[in-house]
Amino acid sequence: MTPPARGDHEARRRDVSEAVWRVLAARGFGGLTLRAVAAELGASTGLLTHYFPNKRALVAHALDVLDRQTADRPRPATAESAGARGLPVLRAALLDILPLDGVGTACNRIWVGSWDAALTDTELTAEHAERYRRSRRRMTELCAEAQELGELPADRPAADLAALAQSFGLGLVVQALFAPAEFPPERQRALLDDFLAGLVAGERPGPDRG
Amino acid sequence: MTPPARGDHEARRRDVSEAVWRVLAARGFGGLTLRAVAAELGASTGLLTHYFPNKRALVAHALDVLDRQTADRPRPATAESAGARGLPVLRAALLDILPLDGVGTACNRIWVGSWDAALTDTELTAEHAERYRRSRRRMTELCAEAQELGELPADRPAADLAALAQSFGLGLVVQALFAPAEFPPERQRALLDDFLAGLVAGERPGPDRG
DNA sequence: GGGTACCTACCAAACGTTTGTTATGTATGT
DNA sequence: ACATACATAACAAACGTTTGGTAGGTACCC
Repeated sequence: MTPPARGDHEARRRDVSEAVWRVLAARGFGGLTLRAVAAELGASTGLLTHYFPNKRALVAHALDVLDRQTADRPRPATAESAGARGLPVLRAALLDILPLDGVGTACNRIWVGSWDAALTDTELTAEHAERYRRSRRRMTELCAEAQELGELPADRPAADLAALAQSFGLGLVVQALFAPAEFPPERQRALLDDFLAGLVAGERPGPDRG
Repeated sequence: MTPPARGDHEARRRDVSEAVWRVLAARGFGGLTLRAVAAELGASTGLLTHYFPNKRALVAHALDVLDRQTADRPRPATAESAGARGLPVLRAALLDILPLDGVGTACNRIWVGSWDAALTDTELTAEHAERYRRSRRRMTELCAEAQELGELPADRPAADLAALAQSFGLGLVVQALFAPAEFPPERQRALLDDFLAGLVAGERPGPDRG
């Protein structure tokens, strides 16, 4: 029982957050209790309150770390397209979102599960909105790049193309979580390519009056 | 305080469900308690237990009624396209999903909020999966119809087009809920039309290696 | 070097509240 | 009289949080 070397306060907080993720992935936000987290960690609830002032802070930190880690982790699809520009990078970014393996499924399950609380709690709403706004901004850059390269039609704002892409990605995540058998990884990839083909080909028709 | 005429047992259960919806829309599933529902109804928890054996049944019934009502209600966009076939009907079906007004926003907030519990609870998972499967099947019919009419390319299975459409719809709902200012009704409609333009134009390129 | 003081890191237990559920009582229509 | 339709009140369980205490490390003084 070596006490985890003095001074690694932040590391211990990450340990706690990982326990939170495990509980979250297994039982959802409705089943997230301090006792469950403590048990998952093999510790007491006193430990949790030692590192976090209250439950809200505990959850907020866990989500924050998960978000940051998801953004920073070596993403296979993105890595594969390293150095590339435009459309392939957009494709890679979307691929890295989808629940194509166990880890991706668990993460997405947590995020989808967080939406209930996030739509209720004002602070969480702001944090989530900011997260998706940031993601959309990044995709907007990629779309603009693809437009410059002539890979995407330039008759629509890049921001709209990004909103289309993120909508598609989020929605596919939800459907895949609920019906994994109908949305195996190959099909998710195929659907993504179908969607991108539409983006590429989709010239907007002129305005027509009913 | 006239007691609500004898014999309308089912009507009273719907009253209860409406109170559940109101609490759900305001406080989410995390804030759904029997006491909150009773207060919203101006009654006691005893009333709730008189009509429902337990909380699970209460929630399940509320979601069930909401689902059925959503499917049966006079949907403005669908009504407008009455008698039409193919693409316009698909467009109408998607329009009727989006949070374009207060009611649509409240309903969608409830559904999105239900996903946490639905991904945890086995029975709820099955019910939700079935709901989205049914919706996809309906959209598949519409896509097939549009294909026959030559409005959509026939080189992809209608089921895939339907999965694309539903993904886009669900994802746009989520984004609009979190950032209503960035996704006002006009933009949601515009994005939907952009998406549909892509579906129409998107011919699949031949398979390519490496 | 030994004593004292003080810190961090935790555990175990308890606190008061809120939860879903159950039991009991009461009015009312038939 | 009898079932229905509730209110009221109590229930045990579970919740987030607080408290009191211990073990061990560090720092300083003598």
